[in-house]
Amino acid sequence: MSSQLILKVNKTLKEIGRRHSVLRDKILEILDLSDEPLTVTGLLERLSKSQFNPNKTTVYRELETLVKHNILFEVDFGEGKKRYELAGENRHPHLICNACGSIKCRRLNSTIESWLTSFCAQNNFKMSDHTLEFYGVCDKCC
Amino acid sequence: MSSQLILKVNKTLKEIGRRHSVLRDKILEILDLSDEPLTVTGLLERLSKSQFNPNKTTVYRELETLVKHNILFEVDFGEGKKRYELAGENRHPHLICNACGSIKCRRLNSTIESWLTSFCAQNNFKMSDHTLEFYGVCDKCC
DNA sequence: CTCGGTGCAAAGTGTTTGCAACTAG
DNA sequence: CTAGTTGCAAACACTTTGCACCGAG
Repeated sequence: MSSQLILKVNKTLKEIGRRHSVLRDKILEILDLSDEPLTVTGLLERLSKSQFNPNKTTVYRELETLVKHNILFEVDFGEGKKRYELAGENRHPHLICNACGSIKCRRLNSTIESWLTSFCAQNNFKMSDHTLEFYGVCDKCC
Repeated sequence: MSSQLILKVNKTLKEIGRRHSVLRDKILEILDLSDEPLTVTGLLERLSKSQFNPNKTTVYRELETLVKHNILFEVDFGEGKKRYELAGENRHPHLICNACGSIKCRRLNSTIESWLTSFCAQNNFKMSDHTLEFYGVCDKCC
């Protein structure tokens, strides 16, 4: 995350009465540098490499706050644990490799996005969120 | 599930060396009658109403077997627990209501199905499975 | 000072494992 | 008999809660 984006997030948080926290900055920075959504364990490992050793509970609470204010997305690939990634404008699909475990983020094009919207409209369903995930074998794993 | 379908599943299981089990029949029957994927807890409650009181572990193991042999699909709506439903030919999306908690199963049309396939192909990704879930407010909840 | 941030221990919830007894085929 | 089925207790993994202390603003 550019420091610019960190500033923006901190401004948002300040408006809702949150104080500045170095740990939060670091969490956001790590998630920004990561090319895939991280689990709490993965996040703790990376924090540790940066000489941050926060309590697990603290991290859970920080993530909860960030998700609640739409700064992070919580994603779930059926692994029995949650993953977290920076929230862009919209949800995006992931390509999850069953061989090497890699997770690649992809963008939805407007065609499919409008299809998803109209699909819900046809069902009289007011969609507020959706998930679309692909499981298989990535290009590198042949 | 029609008794016909139960027979078909039992035939499949017999071929791979599984014995007949009344509990398994009942699990399949309950999942067939349910209009939404069930959690282990939900399944146990319904079994109990039918005078079946199996150990939780037994149910977990039975579900594991049925999923492994593609008789059931495991679905995950990010609730922190798995749900199970009878496997049709293909995966299908669900409409999950945040207000009343209802879950409705929907079919994918061939247009979107082929889009999903070509999307993966474009990314050199050999898709073997996918999930597509919608969260929002259902028609009954306005 | 006040209230949010943090740590620690314990509890909660869903799931899996180890082991022994049971039983369908 | 043999190997799949079942039960029970315990272990596991992930997450949440309660309580006390710290510290930014």
